[in-house]
Amino acid sequence: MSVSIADVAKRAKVSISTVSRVINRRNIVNPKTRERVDVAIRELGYRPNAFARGLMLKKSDIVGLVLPDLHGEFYSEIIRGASAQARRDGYNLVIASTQDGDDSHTILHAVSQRAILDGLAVMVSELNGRVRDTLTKLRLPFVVLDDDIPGAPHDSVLIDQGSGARALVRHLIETRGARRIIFVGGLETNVDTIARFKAYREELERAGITAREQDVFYLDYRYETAYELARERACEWAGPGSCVFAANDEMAAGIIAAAVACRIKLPADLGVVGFEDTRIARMTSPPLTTVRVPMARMGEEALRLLCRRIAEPDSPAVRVSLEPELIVRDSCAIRSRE
Amino acid sequence: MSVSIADVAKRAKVSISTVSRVINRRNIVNPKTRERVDVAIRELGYRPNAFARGLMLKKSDIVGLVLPDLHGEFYSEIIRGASAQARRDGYNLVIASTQDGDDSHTILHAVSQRAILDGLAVMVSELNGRVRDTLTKLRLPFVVLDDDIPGAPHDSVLIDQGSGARALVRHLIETRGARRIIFVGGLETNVDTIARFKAYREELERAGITAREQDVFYLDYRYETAYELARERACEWAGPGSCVFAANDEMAAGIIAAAVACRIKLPADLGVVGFEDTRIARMTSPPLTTVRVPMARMGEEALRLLCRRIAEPDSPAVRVSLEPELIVRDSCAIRSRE
DNA sequence: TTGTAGGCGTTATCAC
DNA sequence: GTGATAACGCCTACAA
Repeated sequence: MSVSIADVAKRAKVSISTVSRVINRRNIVNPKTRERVDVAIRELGYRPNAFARGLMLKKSDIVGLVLPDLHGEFYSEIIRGASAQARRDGYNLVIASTQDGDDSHTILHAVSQRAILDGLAVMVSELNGRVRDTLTKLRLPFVVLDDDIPGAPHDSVLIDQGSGARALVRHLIETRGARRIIFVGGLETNVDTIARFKAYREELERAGITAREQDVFYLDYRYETAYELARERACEWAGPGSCVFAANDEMAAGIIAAAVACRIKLPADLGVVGFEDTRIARMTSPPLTTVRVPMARMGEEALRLLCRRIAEPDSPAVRVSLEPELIVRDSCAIRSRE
Repeated sequence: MSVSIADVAKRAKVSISTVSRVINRRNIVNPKTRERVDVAIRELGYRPNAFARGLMLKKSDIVGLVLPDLHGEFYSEIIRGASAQARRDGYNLVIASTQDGDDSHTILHAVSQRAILDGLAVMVSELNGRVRDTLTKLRLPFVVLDDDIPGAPHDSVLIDQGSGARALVRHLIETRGARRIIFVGGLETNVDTIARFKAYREELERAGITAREQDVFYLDYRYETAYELARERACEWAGPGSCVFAANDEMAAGIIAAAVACRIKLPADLGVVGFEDTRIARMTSPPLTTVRVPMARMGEEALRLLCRRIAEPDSPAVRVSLEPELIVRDSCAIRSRE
């Protein structure tokens, strides 16, 4: 039914091996016969069977990207970066994510059983020993995203959360002259929130500001909950030296909206900063000062690393750390008193 | 190096075919030998070679999803829906998108050459004859997203833009009592914009309202440009019977922000509605009345159709049309005068 | 119920 | 420069 290399060979009146040669190393075959073969290929609409090919070459040119979730701009951008880099390296990209309660193992198995992967880029919410175990058992080149295990024997790419958060808090204190900074994080167990909070606390100490416990809140990264919180507290927060450090842009947007609803003047009476620099950071009024997290870059670097490891399996493990960038807009303008 | 079926056979002291049987049709083999084989498989950590398997079965359990772009919530949600459904059907999902100037053909070829796909779900910006041509030449089961060609010989899933837009405009006119509706679209050539504009115009006529040419604008779906436009025009637009119909939420958000900046009272003096019901629709003040476009559903349905077609290649072509849903929030509240 | 043998479509290793 | 032929790892008649 499907046209095979033998059909081409017959039509071009050459042997199978010659056809194979013009496909893989066309320069070592006589131009005239090569031409004949090319014609035959075109006429028959021949396309090499990838299975047979893979069987010989032990290579599928497919790599996988496993994510803990597919909701929101964060993952979407990682996919975008990864997809672009995969294509540049000549690979196709399989996307998978844990969903509806199944855990990382399930998805790792599902993906690697069914698919024919040359490698795997993995980001999981909890990269515990067990996950890393199944990962190595797969005997597949792999790289880990956004999980910092110093000295780990595998490639990893991560974002220096601390550096970004520190720059942000320093900006608040030094440029804005903030003396009181309210921290609104995501879940208390979230790794990003933890990293950002740590930096927040350190910078506060460095500046000799005492961090008050009642100024720290843990929510869920969502606009609505942040809005509600701020609706209740904003009046108490407001003051010339006050700022809110929200652990992501969406919550920052909620806080801004609530503050406006409370007739608080932004940024004069309350500064607000976010984190991530997602699309909405440009859509708040005033536009949001935030930290740009290179999400697409992360996907890109992960794939670059992965493809390199596939090519050179024994090269030493690499750890790429991406620097976030402070983006100053208007939600936390210049210090209110000189 | 890698453990093959022969190794398992040797270890279990059975023939290769027996091992193959316990893998594929375990019930037809004696429980005792089956047990022996199972043990051997586990001890050796054997996993069938997917290439060899595919070579026989002519099946990879991988399907592809080709998108015109990977930016933004729209595509991200499609991927999410598609990914979930693929997994439910036992398939892995390869994602690819056109990028940096290359066209649909390039990506279609790249994907189908390298990968080993059982089928393809395709969404392209311009599904002209040429694309459909290469698509059929691939001799792959495929389904088309968001491109309405009545009577086309392939499966397709699309969103009934017109129905959503009509419901929205009718809401504006009947509930709000709008007498003047400003239309702010994306690019004039964009299919979605065209469909939404058509519905807009029809409903206006039906209500006996004359559509004024100077009330129709074509932008680019972005917040910033919509903001600028509204910054200039909002004062002129404002009025008790006035509404703005933005062709997506992001532009609607821009218009709201600009109107607020112009000290126009929303929704009293100007109603604003969007389209898509993305995340930002809940983040504007006031929250946006809009039309929910079932993006994830689209990805999901596309994959459902695709997998069905792979299973039954000769079933008649199906055309699934998804209904958007009017979401009433506050950006265009009840009619201002009774 | 189990084993033997042929074939799936390639690429690689030889000879010629 | 070209042509046989043996892998690659698996599935499936067919025979036992």
